[in-house]
Amino acid sequence: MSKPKNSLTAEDWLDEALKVLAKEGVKAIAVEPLAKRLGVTKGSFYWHFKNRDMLIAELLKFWEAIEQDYIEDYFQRFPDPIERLKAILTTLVDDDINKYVFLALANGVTDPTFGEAYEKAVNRRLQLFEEIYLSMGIAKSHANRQSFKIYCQYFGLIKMAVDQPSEEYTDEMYEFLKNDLIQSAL
Amino acid sequence: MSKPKNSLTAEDWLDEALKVLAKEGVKAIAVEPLAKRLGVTKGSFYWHFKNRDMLIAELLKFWEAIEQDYIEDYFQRFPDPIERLKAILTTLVDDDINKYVFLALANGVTDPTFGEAYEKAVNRRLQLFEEIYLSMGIAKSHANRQSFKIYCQYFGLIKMAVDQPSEEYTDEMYEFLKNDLIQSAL
Amino acid sequence: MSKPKNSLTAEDWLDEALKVLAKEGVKAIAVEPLAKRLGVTKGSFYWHFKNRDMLIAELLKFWEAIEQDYIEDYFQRFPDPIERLKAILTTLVDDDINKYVFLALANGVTDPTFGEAYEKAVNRRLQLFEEIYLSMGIAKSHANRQSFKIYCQYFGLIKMAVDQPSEEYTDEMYEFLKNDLIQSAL
Amino acid sequence: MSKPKNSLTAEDWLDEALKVLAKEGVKAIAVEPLAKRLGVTKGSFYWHFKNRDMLIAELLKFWEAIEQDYIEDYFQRFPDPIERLKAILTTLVDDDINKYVFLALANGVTDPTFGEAYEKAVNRRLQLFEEIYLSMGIAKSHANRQSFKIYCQYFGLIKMAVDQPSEEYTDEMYEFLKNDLIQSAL
DNA sequence: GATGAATGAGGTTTCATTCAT
DNA sequence: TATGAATGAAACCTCATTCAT
Repeated sequence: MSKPKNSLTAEDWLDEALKVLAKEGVKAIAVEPLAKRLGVTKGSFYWHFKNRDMLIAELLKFWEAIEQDYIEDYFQRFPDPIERLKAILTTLVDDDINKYVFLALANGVTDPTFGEAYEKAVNRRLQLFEEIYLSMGIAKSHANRQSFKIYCQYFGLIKMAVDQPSEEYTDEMYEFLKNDLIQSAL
Repeated sequence: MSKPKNSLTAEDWLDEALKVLAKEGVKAIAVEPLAKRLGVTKGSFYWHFKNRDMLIAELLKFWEAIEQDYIEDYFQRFPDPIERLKAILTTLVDDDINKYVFLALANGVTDPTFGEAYEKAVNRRLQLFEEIYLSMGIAKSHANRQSFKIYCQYFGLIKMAVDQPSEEYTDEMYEFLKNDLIQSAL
Repeated sequence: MSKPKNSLTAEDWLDEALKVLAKEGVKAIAVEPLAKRLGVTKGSFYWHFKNRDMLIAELLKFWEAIEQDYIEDYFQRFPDPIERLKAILTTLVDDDINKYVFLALANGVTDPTFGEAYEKAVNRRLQLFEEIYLSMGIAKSHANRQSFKIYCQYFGLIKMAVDQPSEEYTDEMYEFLKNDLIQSAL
Repeated sequence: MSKPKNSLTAEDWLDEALKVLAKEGVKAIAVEPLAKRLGVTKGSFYWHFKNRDMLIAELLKFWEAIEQDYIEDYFQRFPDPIERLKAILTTLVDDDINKYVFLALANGVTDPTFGEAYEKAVNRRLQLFEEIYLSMGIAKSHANRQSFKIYCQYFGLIKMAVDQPSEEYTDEMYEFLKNDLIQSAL
């Protein structure tokens, strides 16, 4: 019933941090700049988080929860594996937050905290693809290779989409490739 | 012809910096750590380079020259486009220095100094592939797309090779995919 | 007569602060750690005390009252000065709270807030000893010196007892010295 | 031959730190205030020491070396144990640096880094006294107790000398007690 | 060519204190 | 009585850079 007018919550910080992670990468997640963006002093950060590492830990949990949520959602909404694969690939390729955060983790892989989250995110994607192939009745070893191959294509694609968005490689190109990706997944 | 034993040259710094870039990434190219590796004080760095940016600029020129060299070499040694493609892909995927430095640039893309060099390196690879397709008589627009697709696969592959070298995705897997990559390029 | 279960009183804070002072010394009396121990937020501290200095001031008054109480008690219970001296020395050397708090003040003497309380505590002890000598009929100037000397021995002893409790200087040793101290006081 | 005019050396920092330790105690040894005292910026501290802990470590080594030096000196200059004891006690009681630094360590005993140095300093003194008694032909167990007792007196005396220098306990008093201390040591 | 020393900016963390609710 | 949130000072540390020698 009471509306805290100016006060920030831990989630406000996480939201902002996620934006920063997506836009400026791992090393940009710093207490002082974040505070500046939120219009408060750096000291107040420590009300919400024990320290920078804890912010990052919670941020990664936060993002994992988001990913897990939409994965579960897709499993419920698309019982057919092919339809599900299409939907998932579309999200992975088109959803900016997803793309940017995943690539930020990939770029920051040297940092051990992020490295672990990155590894998990990679495996989430690989398993997602593999499960679909398996549910289509494809043999384990083949499914494994096939999903790895698709993963590589997907990763190269989003990396290009994010790093060189203008250029001659227009949306048209991405459209073509995304379709090709989906096609080759069948 | 006589080399003063203890004195360092700018190239000594560049050599070391390239190693660091490959092994530890963009942010590890810092004046102090580099100086420590070379056994001198950081102050001496500034005799050779105006500042860190200039070191990086020269480092990237240095690396571009290396890349250019082996590309020209391949054009001479492999007149047949298919053979050339095979050879080039093999180098791009198997040569560690090449892989690591390129990925370091890709990871450091947020840093503007690296961004430009990264873009160039990407385009070098895209053009390399496209030229081959064109020389095989394939239509421009198709060659364009095809090379882009191959590039994406290639990038995803080396990223995985470097980030998750152990795991269940063993050398065997990479071998398979590299072959597949070459195959699909034909 | 009814005590609201969850609410804290100023005395609850003082009790806790005294424990902290004895166990961890002057600098450990910090608002946040104290609040954590009491299971409340530090903000609530300021309902009870104007600021940290006021807490400390009241804490020292609190402790002085305790000291004063047992001194008066001893005067009543031991009319004979020698018996009284023995009893007092025993308390000063054996009672942990007394020893620890007094040493905490002695260690924190640089802090002006504590400095005054420390000085008072020192003088309380010196006077205590002197009074006894005087009541034994010893001349003022001699009593003065004698009490000072005993004070020094006493102080060195409790300091060692607290700082290096294990070592080869065992309880046995302290027992010997305490007896010696009492003996030499006669 | 070259005289660095304005530049400071690591020893300059140690000298200053020792003064601060003596005058203001353990917690006053802070990088920024030290820098201010020396008229330089805090950043320059890190040229000389890896970090605050290293400064402290070197400071304690520095002081131990000083103590060791004069102890050895006294052993050479005073072959007679009684004369040596007198000389040593005089230094321990009269030399301000010695007194102040030792007490600073004693006050800062809660800090583990200082705690260790304090323990060593205590043991140095105890052994010094004991050796003298032993060399006077006194039995081990008695020498042990006697030195412990003298140590306690000594400690109490310098603590008073430093904490309450004015008061009614004048230099005269200290003189008396120092003599008494020496006397009772015989 | 290089060293020793310093600067200054930027970031992390702790803590006493304030204040609206 | 207390909480949740913020402030600001003070300390720690890193690093690119400068400069006299």
